[in-house]
Amino acid sequence: MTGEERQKRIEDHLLKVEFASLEELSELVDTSVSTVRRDVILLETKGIVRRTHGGARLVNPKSDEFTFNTRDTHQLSEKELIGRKCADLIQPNQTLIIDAGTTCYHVARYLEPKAPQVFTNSLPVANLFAAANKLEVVVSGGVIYPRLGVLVGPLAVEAFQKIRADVAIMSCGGITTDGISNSHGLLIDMQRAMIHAARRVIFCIDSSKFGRQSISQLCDLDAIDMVVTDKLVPAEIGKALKKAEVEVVVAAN
Amino acid sequence: MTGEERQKRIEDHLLKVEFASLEELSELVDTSVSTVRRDVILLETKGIVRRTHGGARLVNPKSDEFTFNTRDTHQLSEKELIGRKCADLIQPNQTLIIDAGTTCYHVARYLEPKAPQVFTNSLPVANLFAAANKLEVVVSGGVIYPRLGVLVGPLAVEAFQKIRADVAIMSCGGITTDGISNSHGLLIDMQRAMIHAARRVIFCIDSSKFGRQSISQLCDLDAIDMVVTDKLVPAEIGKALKKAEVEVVVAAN
DNA sequence: GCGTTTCTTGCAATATCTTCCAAAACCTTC
DNA sequence: GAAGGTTTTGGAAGATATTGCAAGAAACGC
Repeated sequence: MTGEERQKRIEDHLLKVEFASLEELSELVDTSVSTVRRDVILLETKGIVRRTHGGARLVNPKSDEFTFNTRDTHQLSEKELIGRKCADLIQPNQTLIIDAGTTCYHVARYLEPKAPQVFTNSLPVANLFAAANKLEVVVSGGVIYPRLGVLVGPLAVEAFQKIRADVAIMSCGGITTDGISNSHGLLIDMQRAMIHAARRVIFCIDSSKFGRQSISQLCDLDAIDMVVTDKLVPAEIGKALKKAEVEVVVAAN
Repeated sequence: MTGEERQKRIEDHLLKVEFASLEELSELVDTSVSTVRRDVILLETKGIVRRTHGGARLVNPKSDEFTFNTRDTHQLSEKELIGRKCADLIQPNQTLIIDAGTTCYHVARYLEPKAPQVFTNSLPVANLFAAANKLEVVVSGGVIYPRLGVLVGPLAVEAFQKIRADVAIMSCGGITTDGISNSHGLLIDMQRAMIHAARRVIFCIDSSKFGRQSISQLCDLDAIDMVVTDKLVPAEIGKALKKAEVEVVVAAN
C-alpha cells in the first residue's frame, strides 16, 4: 500500500468517526504507529485533520461543525427537546432571527425542512445551513467572539437594526423575576437589536437557567412573547411571566 | 501491446480504483515496473494522473477554485505552497482582508502565528480562526452562497466599504492579459469593495488559472499590486503584469 | 509530585526513484 | 528482405524517500 493510499484511508475513516487514536489508525491501515503519526502530520499540514495527544481529529466534521465543548454535553437532551419543540412552533415561510448559543443551535437543526429565511449571528448556525442550499441564510457581520462562535460588535448590531423578522429565537444566561440576563456586555447590545427587529420574541431557556442571574441585564419580561423550556417553571417566575403576558411552553418527551 | 494501449488500460484501471501501486499496474499490463513508471510519467504530463511514491493516483478534475471543500485535494500542494509563501509576505500587525476560495484559505492557515487583525467574508476562514482567540477576526455580513461558503450581497459589500486594511489577499477564477475574472457575478461587487478597501492587493493564483477567462470581469491588472503563484507566469501575461507594475512572486519548494 | 503514555528525534533497513546503458523491437530506405 | 537508424524496453547502480525502532523529552492523568 502506498503512502497516499494509506492517508486516504485514514481520512475516510476519520470522516466516519471524527476522532481516532493513532493506535486505532495503525491497526486500520496495518502499519506502525510511527508511520501513522507521520501520515497524520502530513494530513495536518494539508489542513484536513488536527493532531491531538494520542490521535487525530477531523478539522471540518460534516455535521456538528462547532463544538461548544464546555457546554456541549451539558443538558444536551433537554436542549434537543427544546429545539424540536421550538421548531414546531414556527410556521412555514416565517422569517427568523436565530441567536447564538447551543439551545438555539438545536432549534436550527430542526428547522431545515421548513425552509424559512434565516438571519443569524452564530457561526455554528451559519455552518449548519451552509451546505444546504434550500433556504436563504443571512449572516450578520461582526467580530468573532471565540469561545461561542458568535459575531458581536457594531457591525452585528447595525446589521440587525436594518432588518425586520417575524420571529426571534433567543437564548440567555439566566432568567429571574427581574427579567433576562446574559454573560457578556457585548452580547447585550446585539440581543437588544435582535429583539427590536422581531415582531415576536421566543426565548429558549433550559431549566438550569431559572433563577440564575448573569452579569449583564438584557431586558424585562415584558419584552418577550414566549419561553420554551424543558421543565415546569418555578412558581415565582411563572407568576411574573404570567403577569408579563409571556406564553410558556414546556417541551416534554 | 503498444504503449498507448497500455496507458489507456492504466488510465481505465485508475478510473475504477483511484490509486494503484506501480507493481499492481505492471502486473495488470504485464510489463516491467520501469515501463509502467514511464507510462505514468507520461500520463502525468498529460494531467491525467498524479504520481506518488510507489504508485499513481487519478487527478480529480471536478473542482474549481470556489467550490469550497477543505478536503479537496485538487492542486492541493500548489495551493499550500502559495499559501505559505503568501503568508510569509505579510508583516506582523498588518490588518488583512481575506477573500473566500481555497487558495486564500490556505494562506489563512499559515497566518495564525502572526496574529494580525483579519477581515473576511469566508465562512471556512472564519471557522478556522474561531477556535483560536489570539487574533481578532471580523466577519462581513451577507447571504451565504451555499456551495462556496462565501458571504455575498449588499450587507457584505457595505461592510467592506466601511473599512480600510493594509493588505487584501484575494483569489480569482482566471487571469489573462485583459485582467482578472471570476466565476460568479455575486462575487464581483464584493471583491471590488475589498480591493478598494485595501492599500495593497495580493492575488493568489495557482498556475491552472493562467490564460483562463471566467465569466465575469473583475478588474484590470493595474488594480493589483502583487501576484503569488506556483509556476513561472506565461510570457505574455508576464509582460502585461510587468507593464501594470505588478510584482510577481513564485512560490517554490 | 510521579508514573504512564505519547511525542520527537535520530538512525539503520528497506523500498522506490532517477539516470544511464545495452538489448530488443520497430521503422525507414534501398 | 537487409542495412541502418530510431524508439522502446528491461535492468543495474547510485540517489532519494519511506519505514520501523529506540532513547530521551514532553504531556497527561491521578
